[in-house]
Amino acid sequence: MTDKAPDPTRRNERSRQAILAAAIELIKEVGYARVSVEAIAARAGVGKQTIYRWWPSKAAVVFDAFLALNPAAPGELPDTGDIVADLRLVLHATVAEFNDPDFEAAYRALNTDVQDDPALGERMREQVLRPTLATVKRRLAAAQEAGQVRRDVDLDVVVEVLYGPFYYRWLLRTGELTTGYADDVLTLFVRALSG
Amino acid sequence: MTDKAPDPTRRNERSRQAILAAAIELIKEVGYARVSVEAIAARAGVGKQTIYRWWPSKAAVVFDAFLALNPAAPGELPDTGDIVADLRLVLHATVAEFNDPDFEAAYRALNTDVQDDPALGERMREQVLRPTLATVKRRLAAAQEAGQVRRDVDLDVVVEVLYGPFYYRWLLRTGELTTGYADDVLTLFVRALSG
Amino acid sequence: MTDKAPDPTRRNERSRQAILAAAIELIKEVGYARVSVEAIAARAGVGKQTIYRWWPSKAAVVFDAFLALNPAAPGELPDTGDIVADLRLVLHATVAEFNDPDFEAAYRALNTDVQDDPALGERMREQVLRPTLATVKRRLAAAQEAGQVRRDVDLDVVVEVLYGPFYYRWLLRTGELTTGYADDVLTLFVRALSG
Amino acid sequence: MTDKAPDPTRRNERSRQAILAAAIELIKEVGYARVSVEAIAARAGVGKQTIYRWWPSKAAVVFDAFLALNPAAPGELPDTGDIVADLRLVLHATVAEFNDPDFEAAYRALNTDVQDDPALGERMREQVLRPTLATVKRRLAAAQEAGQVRRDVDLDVVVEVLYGPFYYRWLLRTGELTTGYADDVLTLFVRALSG
DNA sequence: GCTTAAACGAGACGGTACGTCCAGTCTTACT
DNA sequence: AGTAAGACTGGACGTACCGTCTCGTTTAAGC
Repeated sequence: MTDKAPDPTRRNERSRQAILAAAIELIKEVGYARVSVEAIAARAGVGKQTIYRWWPSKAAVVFDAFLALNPAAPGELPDTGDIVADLRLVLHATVAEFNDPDFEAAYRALNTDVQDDPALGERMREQVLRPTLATVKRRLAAAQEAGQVRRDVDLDVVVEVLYGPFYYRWLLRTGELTTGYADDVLTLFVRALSG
Repeated sequence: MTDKAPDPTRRNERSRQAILAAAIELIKEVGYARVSVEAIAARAGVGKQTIYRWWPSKAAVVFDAFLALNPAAPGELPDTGDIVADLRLVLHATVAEFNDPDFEAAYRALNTDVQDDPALGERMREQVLRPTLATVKRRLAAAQEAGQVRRDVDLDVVVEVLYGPFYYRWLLRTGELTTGYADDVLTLFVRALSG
Repeated sequence: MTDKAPDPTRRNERSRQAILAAAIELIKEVGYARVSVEAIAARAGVGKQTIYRWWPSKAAVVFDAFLALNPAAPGELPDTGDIVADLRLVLHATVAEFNDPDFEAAYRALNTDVQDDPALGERMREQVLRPTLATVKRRLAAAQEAGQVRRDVDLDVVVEVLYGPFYYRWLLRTGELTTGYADDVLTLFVRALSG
Repeated sequence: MTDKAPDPTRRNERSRQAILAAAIELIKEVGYARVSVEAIAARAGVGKQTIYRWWPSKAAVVFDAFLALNPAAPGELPDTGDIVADLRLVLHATVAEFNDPDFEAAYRALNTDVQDDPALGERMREQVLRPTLATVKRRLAAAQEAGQVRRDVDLDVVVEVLYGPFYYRWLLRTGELTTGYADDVLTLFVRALSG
């Protein structure tokens, strides 16, 4: 008694794109809480069943919509030899990303859903957070080798200490997420890791 | 055509308590996303209108339920003269709080709602985040006076840098929120502020 | 564990009327097969739940709509002493009724539903067919007493033999249901019962 | 722009049989109202398109399924010279037929559809009702010639008067369709036509 | 016997309606 | 006047089928 999974080779790519685009649009227009599967289907010109056939929930659609915006796996950070300059570069890029309307709409929605959907949370950590933090961690390890970063620190904690303030400000909206804020955080961060 | 505001002096305190308690219970039992106003009313033995009369939304009920669990405004941090020891005390208390099931249920629910309700977000920042961070900030200012903390830092950013990693780990569930984690974060934090 | 039956004293009579009227209208406009509960609710300006609260199915709504058109229980046939004249009167009335657009729409719908809903069939026989045939049967019994109708016949069969041809022609649409047809049937019928 | 009619010579007879058989089976199992084209296709091991290629609707499938059960056109009634005996024979055969589960399932379904499908109604009257009644009518005409049946009657009405009570009882389920009932009806019928 | 066009099984598609749940409002009877 | 109860309109849920539309894969006619 199998689960009657649909055949992915027969999937209509045009519909898939339309659904992901419609999801992002609607989140931006009316706010995630007021987006319904019905509205996404209508906007995408698609039957509801086509959504339910391929995604288990609205949250899963949003996750894929988010991934579609971030196609590039982060790969590797640049290594100019200057750890501060290199980190500043990523952080500024992160700030820009978080201020992009499409990214913001999708990622806020994702962060909401994650609160009530453990499976989605796991996917987000595996596919979004971990890869990003891992590249930063690798760059920091290289800096450690180069003697620019002290060795008595747990780099897993260190990367959370670096990104935590960004997510804090962005999720709790305690202020604007600016490059100035990034620089302030980075200054403190670097000092904590030096000598 | 007045707004027909209800008269708070005639409010039934027993009902109010039952509603807040029912809200917390249900969030713990079925998860916030599956809690309905109808279920809260039924569990509390209360008419739905009694909820809508006193709260504008389910989110507002949860906010009050959360406040009812945290009645004490934080007041002032102890000042033993040792800034590290004093901060360790608050952070350990914070960790304990975030691991309390009632607190956790209500606060996670609140953090979810905040994503789609700007007014609630403002209330949360004003009544929950700001008071807490303000006491830490005052203690840090005292430490600055005492020469234990460098003067070239923006204390508003500093407190976000301290709390950010906690919220990051708790909201994104990247790991357990332990006193060990608190100590690790604190060690880095203190070093960033020294000298 | 009771069935959570709604309280009929709190029922909104205006909604009930609107639903029954909308049902009849829609059947006439688009044909019974194309009438949906959703359309009835929309036409009546009513939530779907209000229909499902009070009726178990579309068929039950149609049954009530039909009853609302035929409020008068048939009571008693006239007895002028002339059984043929008296029967002609009822049959002509029946022909007129079956040719009334509202009656026809509702009664055809009812006769369709009855084919797949045994409970509804029972209600229809009890509340519609039986009362009508019973009055005719009583009039025939009186005629038997008066010696106008032979005694060696089963009057239950006799009334079916009288009405059968009408339903046959009407349900199977083998021809117009006219007073002429009624008179032809009656002539044969009377001869079968005489002497 | 031709109509792209399929080529009947290439039709798969095995599929056709499987579809008609599946239709009858499903009607018997779950009731006509709950039979879907999808279910027929699945049961018959056939693609949905194969049904839609050859039949315009579920009703048309059922009609063909019904015809497949009644392959023999009625031909001619026996003429033993005794009109009553000859009619009794046909009526008893009719009663037996209406009590056959396959026939009943298919014919009830057909009678339901006929209520909302004028074209199907026409086909049913032409191919089912008319041929049957025509043979009875011819036998009655012969009896008229032989002086066994009075001449001042419209034989078209007469045959409806004979069959009406059967359909009435069967469609409205006012009682069992038995040979006893047939005999009662026949007794009345014959008397109406004599002398 | 090989080619090729059709019918075929399978099933995804855009839709409509189902019957249920809940939101937020309104009404009634009780305290 | 506030309350418990619960009916109301409305809208979204997730499911079942509709009838249409591809997809390969038989299969049978005509070369």
